[in-house]
Amino acid sequence: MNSVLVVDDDPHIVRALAITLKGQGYTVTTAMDGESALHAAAQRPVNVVILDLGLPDIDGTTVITRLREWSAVPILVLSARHGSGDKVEALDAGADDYITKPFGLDELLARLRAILRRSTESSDETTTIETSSFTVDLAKRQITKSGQDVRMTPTEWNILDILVRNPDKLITQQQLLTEVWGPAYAKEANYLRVYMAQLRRKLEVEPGTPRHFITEPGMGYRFVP
Amino acid sequence: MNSVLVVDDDPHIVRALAITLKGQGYTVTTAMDGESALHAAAQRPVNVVILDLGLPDIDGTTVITRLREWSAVPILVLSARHGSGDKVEALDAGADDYITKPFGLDELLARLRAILRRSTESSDETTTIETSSFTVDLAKRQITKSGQDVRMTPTEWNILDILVRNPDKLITQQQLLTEVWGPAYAKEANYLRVYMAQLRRKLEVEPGTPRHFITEPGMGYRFVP
DNA sequence: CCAAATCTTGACGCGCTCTTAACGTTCCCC
DNA sequence: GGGGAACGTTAAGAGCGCGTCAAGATTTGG
Repeated sequence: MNSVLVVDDDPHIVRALAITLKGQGYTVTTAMDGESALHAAAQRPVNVVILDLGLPDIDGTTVITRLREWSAVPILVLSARHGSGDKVEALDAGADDYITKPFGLDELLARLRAILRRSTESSDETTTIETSSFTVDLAKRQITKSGQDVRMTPTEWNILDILVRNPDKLITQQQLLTEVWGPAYAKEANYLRVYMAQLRRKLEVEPGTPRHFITEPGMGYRFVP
Repeated sequence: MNSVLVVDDDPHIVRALAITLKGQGYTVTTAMDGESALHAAAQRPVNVVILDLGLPDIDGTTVITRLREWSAVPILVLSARHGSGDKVEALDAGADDYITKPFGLDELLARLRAILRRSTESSDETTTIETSSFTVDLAKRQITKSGQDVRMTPTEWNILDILVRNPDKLITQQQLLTEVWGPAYAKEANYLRVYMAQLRRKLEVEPGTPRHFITEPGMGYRFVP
């Protein structure tokens, strides 16, 4: 199920979009201004953001820029302005598409499908990752270790999810912290140490000498199947 | 360098687009109808296709569908028709964006940049550098030497990163020092000597007579693959 | 409203990395 | 051939980052 964050200061538009999108099977969260939009995006990751440029608090382009500092989520911009300058500015700031009001709902939905199609095809569809000591089913959110199911807390799962989706790749501490706790926690490396210890205790055969969750001192962590 | 395939039956538009795109640094190939467009796309892979819907031989949506049977290349559609039905049809067939004529050139270029940004960030952009004795994977932050992984400290990695991203190019000591340690350390050439020795000990076959990390006396260092 | 689970926060010891200095070597210029 | 500058090498102390544990705060679930 795809999740959408709708950002607009006009309650009517928000409501209309939310109803339409839910009717299409999307999960919808909403925000009325830039600050709460950024907060919402950090709080719960979404598959796509629909963003109105004319927000009461922050300039729309600034919202895009600040979102792009830590997230690669696709952004579809709505705007009442037809000027090409605004379009260029928003697109170059990191937006993926731009529709001018008034727009047709069917066009919006089609562009949404186009964006989501591309963003989901690039992410791997392999849902199960196996190692010598445990198995992770990303779709079912299920972990098995020597026949036994292993329970994970939400935070534990978030970390595991990121690491396992990027096998052999070094994930920096900043990446993990911003993706799991939000950009404000980018320096709280303590949290990582605590939770990496938890993950190892639950998944590694020998938590003291980890074989799958490798620490790269000073840099971050790496998952090796 | 990014390559673009421009497909339109109007010679003026093709010519104008080709000139503009080449001016922006793109490599441009052109086609005047659907069949030759499909042929050209198969002949030489491109990074993005700009496709006019009103072609003389095949319907534009059909071109998209047939292209999508084997290629995931991003498609930007141009069309004179403003009807939302056409847009939905083209986007659902597999197009990534849709602009109606007449369009602003700066908007077209901005949308092109947006499409390319997304497509290049998902596909790994030649992130591996190979030499006769070791391999560096910049995305994974992984170094392999004769089958064995080589660990690097943060400082070591920073230096290696800069050198490897600029093959054959001379990097001055000041550049390295300011980028790794900060501008205040621009005169601490000692640090460089210590860390270059570390890099060579870890990566060179014969650290005494380096073949990849060359010292340019009085100037700086050079990485030669 | 209570209990359990989960998250946050702080403290401590250990190992590794960075820094720094001293010494040996090479190369170039006089 | 001699002197000096730049570079390479090595080693040791200081400091930081990591793993670990535990207790308080917060949220969740019944």
